[in-house]
Amino acid sequence: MYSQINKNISRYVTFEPKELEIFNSLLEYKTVPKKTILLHEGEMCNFEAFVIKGCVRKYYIDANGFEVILQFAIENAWISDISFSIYEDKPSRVYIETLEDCEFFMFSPDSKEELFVKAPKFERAFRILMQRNLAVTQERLFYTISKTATEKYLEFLEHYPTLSQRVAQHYIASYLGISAEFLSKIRTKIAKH
Amino acid sequence: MYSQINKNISRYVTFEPKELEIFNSLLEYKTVPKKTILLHEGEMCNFEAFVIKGCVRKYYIDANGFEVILQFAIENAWISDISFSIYEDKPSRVYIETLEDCEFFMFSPDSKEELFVKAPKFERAFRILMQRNLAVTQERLFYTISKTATEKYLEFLEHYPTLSQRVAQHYIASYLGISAEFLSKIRTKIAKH
DNA sequence: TTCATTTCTTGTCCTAGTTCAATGCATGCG
DNA sequence: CGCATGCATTGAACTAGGACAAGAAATGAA
Repeated sequence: MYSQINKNISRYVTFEPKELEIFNSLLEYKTVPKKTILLHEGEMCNFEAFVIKGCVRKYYIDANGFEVILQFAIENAWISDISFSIYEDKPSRVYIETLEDCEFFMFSPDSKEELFVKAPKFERAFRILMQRNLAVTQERLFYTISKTATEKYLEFLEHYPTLSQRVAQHYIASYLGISAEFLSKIRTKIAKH
Repeated sequence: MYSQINKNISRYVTFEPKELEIFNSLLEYKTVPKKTILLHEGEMCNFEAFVIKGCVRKYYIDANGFEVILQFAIENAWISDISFSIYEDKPSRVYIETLEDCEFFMFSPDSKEELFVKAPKFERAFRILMQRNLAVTQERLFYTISKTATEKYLEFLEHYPTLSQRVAQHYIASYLGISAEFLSKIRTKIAKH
């Protein structure tokens, strides 16, 4: 049950079995049905969720009421609005919603503090996780600015090969920053080579 | 001399004078003339630089040879390509260049390791710095996707009030992801109310 | 001070992507 | 099973912003 998450957290730092045990004891297993909103705008985000199974999206709602998807998380990914709310006591501006029935390990800020006290090496692992997250976001910003819609879509397919089968097209359009109609046009053009 | 950087690093974690002394002893002071490239694409980024004075830009070059500015750093900001190169041994895809004569404190990966051993509380401070960085990048991604060029420019002016006086317009255009010509048109339109 | 180089502005034409609307297609639910 | 709601597709008209070109203004080096 814990093998997935232990593998994930050990990717850049090696832990003793004992340390992993402490880590695992601080996680809360949770199943959530699809279309459940885990975090509303204006709430404090008091969790980091590791996706064991399922698919989640994180999104903003812009001034005109349009959703902009910032992140999809599938198996073995973390999702949270860690960036602001946990450490700054600012309410979140994002929503987090399950798109499929999900299984999570939920990790609370308190548990995280406890973990860092009991096994300080985890501080490092979580810092590196954060760095990778930053790198990915930065890369996405670059793509958003400098690539055409078609290029972005092809890149998306390559990067998330399973996701285009699992989530609705208009979510992918929202992630790419284009209209659902235009994505549809791109797809028909690609299909005809 | 160290007051600026100590204030910066103490923003979310409180340190003993002794700890700050260790930190300061590991920094290297450096002055760099304007238009100097600190990091070329393909190199390893082996520093994190704290800007004491001056202005720096970090940018990608896209497939068509266009520069896309990811970040400006002015006084009291950190700049690095920390996200990839330091921890993954991957060469950097970005350039970092001074736009004005600059004073820095340079912080190397080795010094950072040494610091974390001698004063582990810094691990936490640097993790939080990273989180803020992620939050800012995420916010920018949202703006890039969901706002018009005019809105982005006005937001930029509000957020970096001094920067529009200090750097060339076409750099700002590149940061906003629009052409320099179009920014000029936006500016004349704004000027006429 | 002068000349050269870079930066900014303005105009014209062009295109990638949007908006709106209509239609057919799934799929989930009573 | 039938119906309703959401989803994808397509087309037509529109627009934000880009590309190119040429001139004006600013900066800087000698």
